[in-house]
Amino acid sequence: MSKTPQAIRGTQDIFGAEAEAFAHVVATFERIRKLYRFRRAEMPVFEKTEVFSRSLGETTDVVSKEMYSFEDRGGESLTLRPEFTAGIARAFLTDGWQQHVPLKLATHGPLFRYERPQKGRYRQFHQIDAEWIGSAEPQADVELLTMADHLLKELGVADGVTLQLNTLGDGTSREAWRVALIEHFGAHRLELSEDSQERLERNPLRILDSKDPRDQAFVGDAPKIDAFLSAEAQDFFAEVTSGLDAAGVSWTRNQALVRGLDYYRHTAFEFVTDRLGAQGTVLGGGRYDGLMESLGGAPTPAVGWAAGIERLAMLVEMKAEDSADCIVVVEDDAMMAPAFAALRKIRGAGLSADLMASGSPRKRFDKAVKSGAHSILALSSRDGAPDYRIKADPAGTARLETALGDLLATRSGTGDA
RNA sequence: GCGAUCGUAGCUCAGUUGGUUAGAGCGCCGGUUUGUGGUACCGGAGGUCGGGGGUUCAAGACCCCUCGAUCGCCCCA
Repeated sequence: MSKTPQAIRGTQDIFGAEAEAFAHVVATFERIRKLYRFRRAEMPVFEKTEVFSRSLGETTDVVSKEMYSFEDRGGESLTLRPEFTAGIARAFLTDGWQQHVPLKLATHGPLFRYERPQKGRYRQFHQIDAEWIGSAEPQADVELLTMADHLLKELGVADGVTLQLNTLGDGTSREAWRVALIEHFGAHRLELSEDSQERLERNPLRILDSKDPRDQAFVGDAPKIDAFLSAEAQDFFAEVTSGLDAAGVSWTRNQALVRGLDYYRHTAFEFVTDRLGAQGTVLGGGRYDGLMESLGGAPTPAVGWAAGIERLAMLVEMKAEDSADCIVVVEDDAMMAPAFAALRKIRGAGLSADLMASGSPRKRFDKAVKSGAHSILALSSRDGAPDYRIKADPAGTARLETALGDLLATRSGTGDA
């Protein structure tokens, strides 16, 4: 006997009530996405590595140390998708989806990131995703955020979740702000945390949401993006916020909210909860007007968001799996054939049904009762003649008898559920 | 990549300062009781104590390494 191989670190096998919660999140997303007229898309789970390295930015953590990359047999570097947006952008460019612009897309599936697993964070994880490509208007941002808000409310997880909103301005606003931040924090370089001294080089915006008290001393009087916004960028953000107010979506401004990936411009947002430990972000996204160009396409404005299915599933009220509408108990193995016939009829009538026909015949009925089945059909023999009994409430008994028709004629008793 | 805690039957766990054949509950299998039924009782299967090395007369307990889990940091959904 050889040893059983272990599952890969950071992967999960989802089962039972957890799997039901997972499926519930996906089903709810599918329903809402149709309400908002987003079209389904499916992309490959792996792409040429450059799809991600060019669009996310070489210096981002995702690209520099978290990608699952490998060479295929032809020696080409491929990568398991760490996010959806880059792959969607590639498909948009290579498949001629420009003709559908403005294009509203929805997808969901597995993503891969080589990270240390912890609560609500896995190496293979799953997201739902919505993108609106080819619309430069703030109405796209408003609609997308309204849909996200709607989804969270439908899932019943909106309590304790707040929408934090910020703008990063257009390209020139963002760059001017970035320079000012480097200047501001650079003046205190040695007083910053080691992490932030590093951030100063790689991603100075990130210092703003540092948790280190040494950094927070300088965050308060750091330059604000508002001071660098062009008139157009200010107008854009104002239209987004007034649109949200009109749609009844509540939000709070968070000037320290930035995005980790290079392609974001203008609107940035996160729906945040305090119920998931260190993994507070439940849904996040923003506008990425610069992305298509980085992949060699024509400038194409776009907005999108993604949400972790595992994180949402953890917030959803755990629902137990449904118990069977009916369990058919075979108390005498001679009754196996009629049991199969009865099951087919019961299921044909739209009732979920299970068969209980193994183990000690005397204990089968008890096991059916214990399972919480709504009704039980017991098949046995009495003095050599077939016999059946139903245990259910009157309505359940009637439903069962209708389903069975004249299949079973001889019965000796009923009982209340 | 860094830190902390943890890893004993299918599941939840107990196992005293290292000391005989490693336990319980639940679940599973079989039987008895009950007999129209979610009861009670009896019995059974199932563990290389995550893996490897070391200390010791003796290790599930102590030390080292390794794998994994959990919770943080970094980063992110």
